[in-house]
Amino acid sequence: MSRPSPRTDLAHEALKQAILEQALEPGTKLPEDEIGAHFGMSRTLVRAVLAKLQAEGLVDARPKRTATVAQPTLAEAREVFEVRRALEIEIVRLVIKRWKPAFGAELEGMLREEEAARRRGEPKVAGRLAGEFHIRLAQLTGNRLIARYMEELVTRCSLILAVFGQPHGADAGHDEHSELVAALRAGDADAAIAIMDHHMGVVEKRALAEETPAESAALGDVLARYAGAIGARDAAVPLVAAQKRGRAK
Amino acid sequence: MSRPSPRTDLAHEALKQAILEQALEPGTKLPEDEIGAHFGMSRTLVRAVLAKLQAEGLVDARPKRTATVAQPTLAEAREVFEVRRALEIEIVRLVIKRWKPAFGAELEGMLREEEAARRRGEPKVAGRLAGEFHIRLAQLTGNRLIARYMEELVTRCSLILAVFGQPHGADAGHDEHSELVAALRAGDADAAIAIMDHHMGVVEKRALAEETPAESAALGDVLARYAGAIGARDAAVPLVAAQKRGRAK
DNA sequence: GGCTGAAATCTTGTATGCATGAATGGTCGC
DNA sequence: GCGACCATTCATGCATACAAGATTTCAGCC
Repeated sequence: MSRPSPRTDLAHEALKQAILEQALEPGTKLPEDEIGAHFGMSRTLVRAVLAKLQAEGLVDARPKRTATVAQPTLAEAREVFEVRRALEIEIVRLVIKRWKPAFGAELEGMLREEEAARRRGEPKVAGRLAGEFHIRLAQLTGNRLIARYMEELVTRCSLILAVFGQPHGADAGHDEHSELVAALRAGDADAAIAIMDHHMGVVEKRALAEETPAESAALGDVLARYAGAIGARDAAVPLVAAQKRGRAK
Repeated sequence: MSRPSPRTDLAHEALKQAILEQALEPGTKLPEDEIGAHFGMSRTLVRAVLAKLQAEGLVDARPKRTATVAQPTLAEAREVFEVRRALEIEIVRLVIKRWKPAFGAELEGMLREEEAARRRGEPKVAGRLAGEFHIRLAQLTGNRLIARYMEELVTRCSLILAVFGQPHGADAGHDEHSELVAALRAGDADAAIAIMDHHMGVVEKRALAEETPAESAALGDVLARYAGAIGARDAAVPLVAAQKRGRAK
């Protein structure tokens, strides 16, 4: 197939980041032509990229319809968390089983970075690093397949958090990461599993237990910001306007 | 994307079956042209099919190289089983949690079919049905994602069994399926988990604890069957000859 | 006789074109 | 003034063409 063509990978990463940071809102249309023009590649390659993103759950694509940024449903979100929790627990077991002291150092290094980003007031960066912590943990099992699955799950969770979660929801229970590493170091499987299980519960609750739907919140924001400037709206926020149309459909 | 074009799906299913039944040996080249000609479709669609098969782990594809039927390594095989075991156990938990009496009837129906096939002396069919039992079980969790993962895992296990396993390895521990359903019906999570865990151990052992590498066994078969007809070999078994070349690389 | 190297051949990587099916905007009727 | 219908526009499904990179073959040489 078309593994690591630089252009293709670039487009894939760019779209992924844009989706996760909600620079592209859920429901935004992703026409092949336009993307191709932007990245300087033909629709053939764009299609491959979109297919991959669809497989990762970041893009919704139905036949004969323009692909859109995925809008995870609450049900899907729960499913993702359910699988993730199970796999995370297994990962903890496996990492302890194959533990090496160097792991502890590396993980703690990651935690320090994350903490630094948080203190710097960059919650998005901190959230991304938190995700990478979990992915790295999965890689430490030495099981490539489980790592691949976890990568997909963490990515989807990020989108879910962005869609459903409260602002700064990614901060949830980041202390537990430290506790987890301590338990791993100590080789205390039961404790580590309990921490991970609880951690997943916290993250899921923050992600899904929302009172205000993200949608209406965003709408409210927009209206508040543009109230009184009705005439200028189209010019001021063309992207958002386009997105609303795409989403409504 | 290109979801359910009938031709595409047909080709995908056909290749999948051919690979799992080892009508196409691991290492066999899969040139886009040839496949396209066979199924009456262009390389564009073949590419999509091959990409999907690659994602499922049934096809190896490196850039600029002809795709081949996957040759799982022992290490990969272990990884697959490791993930599968963890997920299967979680599936048992979830199915019990969401149990409905109708589930029992359906699962027992599947077991009867499987048993019938076995008695009819069709181990391949029985093996396929055994796989479908596990997939169905995953679907009964109501979690689509976990079902998708399990589908991939069962498929890959089938290939692994075909490559590494002894003949009839798929028969392994099929009684345990009945015991499992009984435990599920009874709502006995601990028992069901224990049975599933043990079952996975049995299947894995049968699949991987092989004394004779499948490769040399196959070679032996061929030689035995064609001994003395050296000159005629290329004509008699062109496919196999081609495969050997492809595999050696 | 086996090995090195280059031509010939086979395949894939990618772009593009045409046909077909959706989405949109405008108009007509109520 | 509002809603349904139709033409236009747009975007995708798929095939094909061409360029570039592998692979194989064959010849010449050590």
